[in-house]
Amino acid sequence: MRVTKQRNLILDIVNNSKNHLSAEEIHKESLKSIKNISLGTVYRNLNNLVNENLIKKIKFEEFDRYDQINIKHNHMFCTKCHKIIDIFEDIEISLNDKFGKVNDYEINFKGICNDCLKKEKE
Amino acid sequence: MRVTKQRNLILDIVNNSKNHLSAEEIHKESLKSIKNISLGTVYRNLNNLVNENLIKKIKFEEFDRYDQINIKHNHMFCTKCHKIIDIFEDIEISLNDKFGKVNDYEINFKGICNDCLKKEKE
DNA sequence: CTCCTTAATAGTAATGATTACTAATAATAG
DNA sequence: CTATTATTAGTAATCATTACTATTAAGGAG
Repeated sequence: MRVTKQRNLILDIVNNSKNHLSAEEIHKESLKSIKNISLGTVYRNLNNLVNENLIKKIKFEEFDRYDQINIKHNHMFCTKCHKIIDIFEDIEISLNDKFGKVNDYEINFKGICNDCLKKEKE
Repeated sequence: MRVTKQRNLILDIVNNSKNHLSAEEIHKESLKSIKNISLGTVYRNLNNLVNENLIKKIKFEEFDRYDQINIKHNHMFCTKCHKIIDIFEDIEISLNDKFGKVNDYEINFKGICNDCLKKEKE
């Protein structure tokens, strides 16, 4: 495995974003630094980074999004505006290893976000 | 909204399956009853049924799978054999409505299932 | 530092799950 | 039974993602 500037850039973009970027968005952002970086390179590196557990893939909508793993957190998906909201609150879950060796879990909430609730009232 | 035999059949197949079928698999199964039911019809009805909260869409892999909602349960995805396992154990989660109106949540576990663990030992 | 091996890249073509489109069909209200 | 129109079958189109290939560059050996 080689450390390339493309790989570093992509990891940097994911780690420094407050949003949950799609591959397309990450590509657009990375073009600002490397003028001819290709979309395929972005996808390949994102997959590699996910496999190395350096970032996470989020599957809510039609296309995948990517998220940093600095701080363990969960997500809420607003079914109205399709925004993904970070939930940093600690939620304990206890589960024995009855089903095999559980390595990870994620809790995906769905509902209407505060912004949309506000708009509904207006 | 009209009740068609295609719609009923598709809902039936999802509700009576122990597996988590893909649209393609549901189409294949439905062809046994309606010899010329089209894949588009299957997709359209699955989407309708999800919107009406009669079934659920599961997003783990490259393609979506569908699941019944009779009994509230969660899933574990085996990262080795890509099997989806039902977890019927009740898991309590308390969360205030700080983030908006939470309508639903799902807990997605990832790990190695018992079958794969067994194979590893051999 | 220079050369060499080969993994990674850019650019583009292909894939495949899902959606869109359209003429024909069938559900249901009157 | 008839008319209206939502739904369907069949097929074409879309689009996120992956595959392919000649070229480039990371980084180890000398």
